[in-house]
Amino acid sequence: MTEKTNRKCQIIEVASKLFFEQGYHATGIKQIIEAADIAKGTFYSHFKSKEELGLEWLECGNRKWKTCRDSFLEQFATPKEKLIALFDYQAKGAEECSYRGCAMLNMLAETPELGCPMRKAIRGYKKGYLCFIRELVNQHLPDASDDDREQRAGAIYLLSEGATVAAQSFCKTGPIDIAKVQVEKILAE
Amino acid sequence: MTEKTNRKCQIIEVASKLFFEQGYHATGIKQIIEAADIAKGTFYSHFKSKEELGLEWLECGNRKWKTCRDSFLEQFATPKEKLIALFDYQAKGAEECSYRGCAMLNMLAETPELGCPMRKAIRGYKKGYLCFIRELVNQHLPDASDDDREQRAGAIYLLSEGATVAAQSFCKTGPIDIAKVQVEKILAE
Amino acid sequence: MTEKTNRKCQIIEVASKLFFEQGYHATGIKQIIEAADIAKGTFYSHFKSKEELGLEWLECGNRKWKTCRDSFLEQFATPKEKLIALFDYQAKGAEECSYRGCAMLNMLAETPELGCPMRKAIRGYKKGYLCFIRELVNQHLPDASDDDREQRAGAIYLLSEGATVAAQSFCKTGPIDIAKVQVEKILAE
Amino acid sequence: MTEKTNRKCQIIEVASKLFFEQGYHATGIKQIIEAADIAKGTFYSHFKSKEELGLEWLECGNRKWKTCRDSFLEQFATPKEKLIALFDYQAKGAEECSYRGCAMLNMLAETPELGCPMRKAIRGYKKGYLCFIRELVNQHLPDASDDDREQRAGAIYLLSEGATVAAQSFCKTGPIDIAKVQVEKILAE
DNA sequence: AATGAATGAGCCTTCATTCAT
DNA sequence: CATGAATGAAGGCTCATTCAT
Repeated sequence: MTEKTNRKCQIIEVASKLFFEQGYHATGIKQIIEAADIAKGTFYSHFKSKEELGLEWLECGNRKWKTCRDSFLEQFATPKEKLIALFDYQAKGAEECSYRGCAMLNMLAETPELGCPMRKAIRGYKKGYLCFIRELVNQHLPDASDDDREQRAGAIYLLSEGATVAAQSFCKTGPIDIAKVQVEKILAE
Repeated sequence: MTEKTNRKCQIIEVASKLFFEQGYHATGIKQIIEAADIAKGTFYSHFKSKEELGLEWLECGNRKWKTCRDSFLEQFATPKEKLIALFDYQAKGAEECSYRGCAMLNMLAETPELGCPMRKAIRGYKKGYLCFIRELVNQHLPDASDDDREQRAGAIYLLSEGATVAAQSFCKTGPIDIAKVQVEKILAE
Repeated sequence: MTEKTNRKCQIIEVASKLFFEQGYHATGIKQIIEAADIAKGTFYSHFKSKEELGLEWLECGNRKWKTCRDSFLEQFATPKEKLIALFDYQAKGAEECSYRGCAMLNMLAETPELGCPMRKAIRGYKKGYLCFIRELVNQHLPDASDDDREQRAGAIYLLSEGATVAAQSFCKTGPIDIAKVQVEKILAE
Repeated sequence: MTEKTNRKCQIIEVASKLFFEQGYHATGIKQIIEAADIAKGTFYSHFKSKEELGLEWLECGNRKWKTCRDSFLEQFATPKEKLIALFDYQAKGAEECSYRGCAMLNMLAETPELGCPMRKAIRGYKKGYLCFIRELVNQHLPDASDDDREQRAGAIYLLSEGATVAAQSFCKTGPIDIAKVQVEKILAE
């Protein structure tokens, strides 16, 4: 929380907004520094390159998203309720960001090189999300077989991802409602 | 089928490969005309702009994808079998394109403006895909209620989209297998 | 001599002046295009990169220099006279260019990477100059041993190069006069 | 010999290596301070500007070069032997620095402005080198005429400079051997 | 002394598009 | 229809230097 950290965070915040709203490639350094009201050299004293900023954006965004999500889910008591409420949280987010989708999936689309740092990072974050769902499923069905739980967790994860991009495609939360209903079925069986 | 059409198609074909492999923004007109071995002016006599080429790419790509898909599904007799085989087809495609995902979802990520032609087009193609699934579900469950069928079709659609982006995220077909198993359950109930 | 050639040549001419007067690194593309009164894109439609222009500059400069030199030496009858007059030509050039030295040696100083295209090119041009001197020496002393002729040609070449950089160092033609006198001795023996 | 002096010398040493290896313009302040492991401000508390560092580099380099040279020549008894051995010293240096040439001549190439401090300094150092040669020639030929001695000294100086840039051009010591042989002739007559 | 964040002009290069031929 | 030269704004990034701490 030193001053240096603050300035860097401010740049990340400004860039996050622009990257998310316009896309990574479509957002230029010039636009970022103008929005952050700093000089070009200042930017490059904080970040080695645009890619580094991109990576920090994703990491920072993931951290914040998890914090908000967990905070939202605190009001729900059981794992089952939490898993279902996850889709309410998703619907809320989709609306709030004008159906811009998921920052990571969007970045994935702009990043074709298979082994690059960006894709590695995204894979890590997505794996983390899957684990989060798996853990809740495990808590909800402690006596089910591993395979069964893995299948259910995977399906819920896929419904969540599918709902994200479908909401983005159609600019409405309808798909997320469908996903929520399906998740209720998956957890009821 | 005139010469003009052939030439235009050739450009679209070349551009399709590049757009899909590298992304829309990351692919320049220069690269396209060099790969197609034509002059700049020739390109602009066939396409008003890069965006127009992008739109034709999506349309052409969607048409081809549907043709291939339907051809692949012909070998399966029942709607249920077709719906399940759809995920085998998806897995094959994911591997073949090195997990580059869906051209339309990728384009969506690069296209933030809500009402632009690109997004309208993508919405149309995605709606078409959902309809295709809905129709098969209707055939499979002619006696189910509208709501029930709509829910099942929607869930299958979401699993398909989710499997696409998950396979892209993790560079493996595992998520598609999960989706396939889940679809079998949805159609068995 | 098409229009295209003319335009490219014009750029090379403008750049030659600037590169020679200011140095290669110290001359920016912006300055070149402003002096040539063309747009940036135009420049890059003629040259792949600044380095390519640099290479063409050296090649073009070498060609022109040889032409002028040979034209100047035509008035002299014997190989010996030509070799001596070479230093008058050099003195004239040194004065005319305000003792800026040799474009190639200057470029060499700005190009440390041993195997790069620039150094290869420069080595070729310098080898050509040495050969030119050697041939005249051979004509002058047809009966001398190979070793002897090689030594004399080499020494004359070194005196020429030394005179160039010394004139550049001291901003006067004195060193070239010294070299000329020494060459006369070398050829008289 | 205070701490300050040491720190300054350390910067000069680090910069010397980089300037010589990469060229003056091609070496940035950032690279120098990183290699010297100091802060930007520290650099500018020791040097008014990059140019000042450049000037100190040349001066320091000249001083060191003379010391090494004189130390090397101590083992030789007569002025004639010293003058000839000078070219062995030169060959050794050319090899050791990967044929990067003479720091001063390289700097000259990057410094077109005729009256600037850098050129004045270089002129001084080169004049010093010529004087050093002249003195040895005078000792070797105390009875020759002034003109004769001046011509011989000048020729040896030119052969030395020519050998330097030729070795740099061709990345071999051959030219220095040629120069040495020629110097032997000049001193034998 | 020493620090390193900040500056903003400048670097080389690519962009999508136009238009005279 | 086809050509490819021309445009100039924008791309990501580095430069030498200053200055408050």
